[in-house]
Amino acid sequence: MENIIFHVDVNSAYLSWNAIWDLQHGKTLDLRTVPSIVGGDPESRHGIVLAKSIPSKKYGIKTGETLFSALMKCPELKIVPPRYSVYLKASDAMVEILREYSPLIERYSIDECFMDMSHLTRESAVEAALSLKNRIHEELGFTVNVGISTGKLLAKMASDFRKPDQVHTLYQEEVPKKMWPLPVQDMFMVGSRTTEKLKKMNITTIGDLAKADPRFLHEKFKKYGYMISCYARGIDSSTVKNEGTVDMKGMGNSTTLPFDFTDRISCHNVLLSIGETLVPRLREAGKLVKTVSIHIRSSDFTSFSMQKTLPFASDSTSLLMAAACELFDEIWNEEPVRHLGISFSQLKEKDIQQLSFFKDSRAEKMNRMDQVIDMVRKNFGDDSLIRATFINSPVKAFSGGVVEKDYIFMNSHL
DNA sequence: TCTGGGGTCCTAGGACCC
DNA sequence: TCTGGGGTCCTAGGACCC
Repeated sequence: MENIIFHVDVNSAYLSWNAIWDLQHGKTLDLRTVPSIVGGDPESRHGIVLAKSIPSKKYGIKTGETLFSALMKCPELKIVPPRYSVYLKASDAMVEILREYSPLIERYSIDECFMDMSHLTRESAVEAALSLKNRIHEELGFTVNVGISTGKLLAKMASDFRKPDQVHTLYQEEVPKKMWPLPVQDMFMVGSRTTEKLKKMNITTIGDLAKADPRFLHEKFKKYGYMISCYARGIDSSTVKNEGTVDMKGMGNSTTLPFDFTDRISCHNVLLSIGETLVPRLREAGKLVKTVSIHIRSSDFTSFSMQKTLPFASDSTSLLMAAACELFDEIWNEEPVRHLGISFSQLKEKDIQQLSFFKDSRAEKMNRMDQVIDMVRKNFGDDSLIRATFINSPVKAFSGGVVEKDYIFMNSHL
């Protein structure tokens, strides 16, 4: 029996979810029917297009471009801010429906899932896909594309065909006809850099890539070259991984500053504010960190990073933030700073830590303090307890991560 | 291309060990 | 002081994804 895999992809996810939320809260305009985008706040230099409606595609608006540029293309463009907590709820509601069709579901991102549907035949698979697509539309109000194949890669490529609200198949024997004529940049894992390099080798379609000598591609792109060669021929052996079986390799937060910072202390404060959202996330996940790294982007857009491996794994806010600030002092070249980030890697499980760590009474006290702070903030809100350094400071006490508190009210079925 | 934020994996070079 | 090879870990940067 062959495997049957679905890839479910929400059409213009952020935009559709914003549109539904608006409709449920008394607005009469459906954002999906007009040129509209979900975008950041240009005032704080977060102004790029995160998602676009189908009508806005006609103006050539692309995800990732600046709001300024998008407005040049379409002056009447409607711009709405992201509502991350709404997206999380919408995503959960969709997965609940998907679970009625299969116990084996992999959430690939907030708006994409793989489903193992191997209990079905090819014919009944299409029926099931139509059924779940229509149920999501009727019960939740947004549309999805469903891609069907015998593996994840081809299912994902299939869901990317004509949109919205479609079911497509892409079985191995359909690859030459349905996938090979597409431009090579439509291939999963072929981004802009690789597209440019491939163009110089006269490879412009996925078919060209499939027909190129895998040894040649390996020579040029190493392991990655061999991988995209396989992908172009429809070869991929990955399996659907159930939730909870994938462990987190690292976590990080970063933020673009509202203006370029030129002094050390303000940068340290930004790092602290990032830590105030990042380290509690780490503790929530029950992990300890071995390696701390920081990332700096200068006003001229060049970036630097530096990492350091601690002598022991930790989840203490003050200890990890001290490490981040030290790294900053070591790497910063006095250039104006546009963007700052911290990330943690080499995560360890908390329950297998060295018990001797707690024999250090200072460490134990700091650990207890972190726990109390987490608890107070959880019960009384993040702003109930902030670092003294942020009082009367232009730097926000918390940076990065998903800001949920503005959107705690969600009624109806989403 | 005046370009957000959260992730993953790969590579190449160096340190250090046997 | 120079010469090897293999293994592991660390580090900085770069590619890709959503």
